[in-house]
Amino acid sequence: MMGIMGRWQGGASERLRDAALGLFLTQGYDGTTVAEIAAAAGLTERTFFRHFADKREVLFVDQDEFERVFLSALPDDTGEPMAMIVGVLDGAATLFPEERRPWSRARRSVIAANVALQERELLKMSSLAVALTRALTARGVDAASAALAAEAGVTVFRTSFALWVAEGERRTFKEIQNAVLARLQALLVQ
Amino acid sequence: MMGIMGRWQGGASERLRDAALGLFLTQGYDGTTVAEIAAAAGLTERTFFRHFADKREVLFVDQDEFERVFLSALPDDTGEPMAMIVGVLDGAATLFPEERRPWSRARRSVIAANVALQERELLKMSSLAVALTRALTARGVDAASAALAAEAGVTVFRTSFALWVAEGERRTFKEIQNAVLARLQALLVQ
DNA sequence: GCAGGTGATGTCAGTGACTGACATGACGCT
DNA sequence: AGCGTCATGTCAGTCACTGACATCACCTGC
Repeated sequence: MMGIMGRWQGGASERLRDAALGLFLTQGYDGTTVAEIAAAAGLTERTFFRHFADKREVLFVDQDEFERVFLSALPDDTGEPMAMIVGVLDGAATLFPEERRPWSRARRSVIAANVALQERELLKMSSLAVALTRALTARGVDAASAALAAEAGVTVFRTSFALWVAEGERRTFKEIQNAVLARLQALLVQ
Repeated sequence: MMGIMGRWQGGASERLRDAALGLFLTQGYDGTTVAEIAAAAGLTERTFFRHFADKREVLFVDQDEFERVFLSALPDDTGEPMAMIVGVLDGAATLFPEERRPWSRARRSVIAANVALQERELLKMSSLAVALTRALTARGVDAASAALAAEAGVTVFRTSFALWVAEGERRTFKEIQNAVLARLQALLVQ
């Protein structure tokens, strides 16, 4: 078999990720030590840190996947910056089907309860904006417009996501995102 | 004398803040321990943590002051959300006179060299957006519009600040900010 | 002045995140 | 069977951060 697996069972990263989320949900983030997570996954603390740069990162591995999908949704043809961002947002909407909503809500509850985790989430959003900015400038958009368009796009995405995971919300991610974008445009025109 | 002073010399917070910035500039953030900072200020590590919640916070005490000024610049009369945000931005511009630019650049260089510090800066910006959102909703703006207007305002501010501290930049903060706001509006209208 | 209160600081012991160095054991290849 | 590779285990160490308690300057009431 492939050498990517763990010493005995394989899938060490996934086991650590699942164990961490479970413990965070029951004991809270601060009430859980890395040693506990590792033990729950049948591994040692040192191995945890070989898979994740730090304790927080175990909740954000998917986020890096998002960034790739976001960028791949960026159309190759150069057009108006904001039109390209809208294309990216449409692509991003496919990342959040209805089935994912419960899991996103659980994750959200853990992050909402801890400032350090919110900090990390902001960093991921920021790095997404930076990547988008780079991609836009690579397509000929001037630096200032690229940065603003990227920031606006991330703002729309983040706001939409917050609404999507809110209790009682029933609209699809795409519907929410379209409404949020329209509202932002209306606000700025006035 | 007032009991706010340190055991012997007084001004413990300021001494710690200055010692920290100096050491960070010469040795880098990671290369400086809290014990070193405290010793340079003639204090102990424990006292450092009585003045600052954590090592990073020593670079962000002013940021909390910003938040107060931002909010105080918010006009009392209710109007269009974005018009109120523009009022806040005009008030914020007074916080960055020309004399402050060199100091801001030094600080910026420390933060730019360390991801953990960028994370904290993002958190401060986010908490500013949250505070603005609350202030807008308290003035009758609906939640979604308030959040978007606040986010847009913070984006304009942050982008403007980045340009203002860039090497070679000569325009005033206010000039830059007006240009950035106009460009964001133009981008979204298209 | 003198005793007591207050607030900032010092001291000390401890926890937990994170790291470097080295050992070990499973697996694939030859 | 022998060998190299790679994930993991082990161990020692640093450093951020915290709780508990002692100390010392200063202020207040008497």
